[in-house]
Amino acid sequence: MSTTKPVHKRRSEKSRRAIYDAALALVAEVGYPRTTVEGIAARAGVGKQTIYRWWSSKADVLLEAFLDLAYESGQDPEQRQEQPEYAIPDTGDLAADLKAVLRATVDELRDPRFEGPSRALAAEGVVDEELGRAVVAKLLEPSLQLYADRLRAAQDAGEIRPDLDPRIALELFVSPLAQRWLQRTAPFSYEYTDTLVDYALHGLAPR
Amino acid sequence: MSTTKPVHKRRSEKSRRAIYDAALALVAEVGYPRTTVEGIAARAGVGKQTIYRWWSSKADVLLEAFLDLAYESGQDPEQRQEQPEYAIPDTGDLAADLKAVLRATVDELRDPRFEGPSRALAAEGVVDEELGRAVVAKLLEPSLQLYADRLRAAQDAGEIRPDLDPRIALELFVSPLAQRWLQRTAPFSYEYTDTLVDYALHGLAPR
DNA sequence: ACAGTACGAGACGGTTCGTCTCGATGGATC
DNA sequence: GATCCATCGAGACGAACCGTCTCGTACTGT
Repeated sequence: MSTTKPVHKRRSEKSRRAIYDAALALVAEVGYPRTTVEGIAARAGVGKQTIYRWWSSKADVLLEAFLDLAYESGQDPEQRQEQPEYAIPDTGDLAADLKAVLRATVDELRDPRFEGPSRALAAEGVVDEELGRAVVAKLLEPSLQLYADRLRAAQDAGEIRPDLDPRIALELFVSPLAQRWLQRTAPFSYEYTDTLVDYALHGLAPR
Repeated sequence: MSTTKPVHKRRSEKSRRAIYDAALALVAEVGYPRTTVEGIAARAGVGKQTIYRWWSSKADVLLEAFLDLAYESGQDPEQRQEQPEYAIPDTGDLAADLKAVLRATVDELRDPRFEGPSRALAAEGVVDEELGRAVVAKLLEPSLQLYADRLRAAQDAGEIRPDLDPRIALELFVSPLAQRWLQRTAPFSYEYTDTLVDYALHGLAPR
């Protein structure tokens, strides 16, 4: 956990939580574009200055609120990273393990509590480079590392080719799923993720 | 071309062009979030009502302006689709053809004239489903179909497995590139796109 | 020549922005 | 327990944009 709370001792924990709750609720109810700082403040029963004092933008508030939500839900990627029980399972069958995790990801991305904020943060990150790097580093990167770890183990077990770069290899199935979700290029389903794993593992060329 | 111009005969072509130019220039200069309808109107020397009369939103204006830019540049995906000379080349060497096209895509995504508007439209589409579907249908889809066509030809030539769905197979190399660009998860380069093609064609598993 | 519509310009009320200023509150220190 | 002082809730403030509306003008097709 290291040092996560030495900030300011006079800071009101109650207000912080109320702001997180209000931000997430508003994004879920009226969508990100119609969520305003004023609205968050009013709903949280807080002065606007209290928000501007601790966060730099609407997106910044939402990023922290979402990280908090993920942490509370025990779904925080960073938590997974630090607590080995959240690593991708290794049953010895790489294909089955990947399919299971990707199916779980499909479920998670469909969870209405996560969908709104996730889309908002991803969208803002596409245009705002600084926020984008923060979103990738804090939300995406830890999860990606779990895939890299699992692929590394698969290399040791001879399940995939030893000369591959795991950080690139994982993109063959993670990125298509991400794009279908972000851009809605096509529906994503269990069947789809299973197919992706098969295609990625065995390649497009005849063998 | 079919019916693309019967709209309203009294519509001012000069204003339409001025609005496109102003929108693209402002997005390039101050970024999408700080680009306003008022700003576009002022820069184009046009009344606000003229914009609201023909378009429903800032994003809508930018989408049409960008499509126009792409068309003018002879880079319009729809144009490629209709004019066979823009199809993905088929030299009989699938890997080489894909690598060449992906390298060209890297160049295109780095073109400063395209980067700002592309990011803005992609970002808006992530959050606004209606616009997202329009962006995918008008900008992305035509290009994707070219990949599908090339993969279909590769199947006929025995270069890739006949049981694959080309629409899914193409995602193995297109989506990773898209994600690196959209989310900046890692730098994208010629070396990277070449690697993607190799990984996708030959798969991750040993053979 | 005429009629009608889109045009440029900008006024309008409404919303949200980010800053600033109140007096109140409530931990930290002695 | 008294004192201190940063943070607190509240909201006033001017600025920026929103989307609508209303002018008088200019163009376009008949």
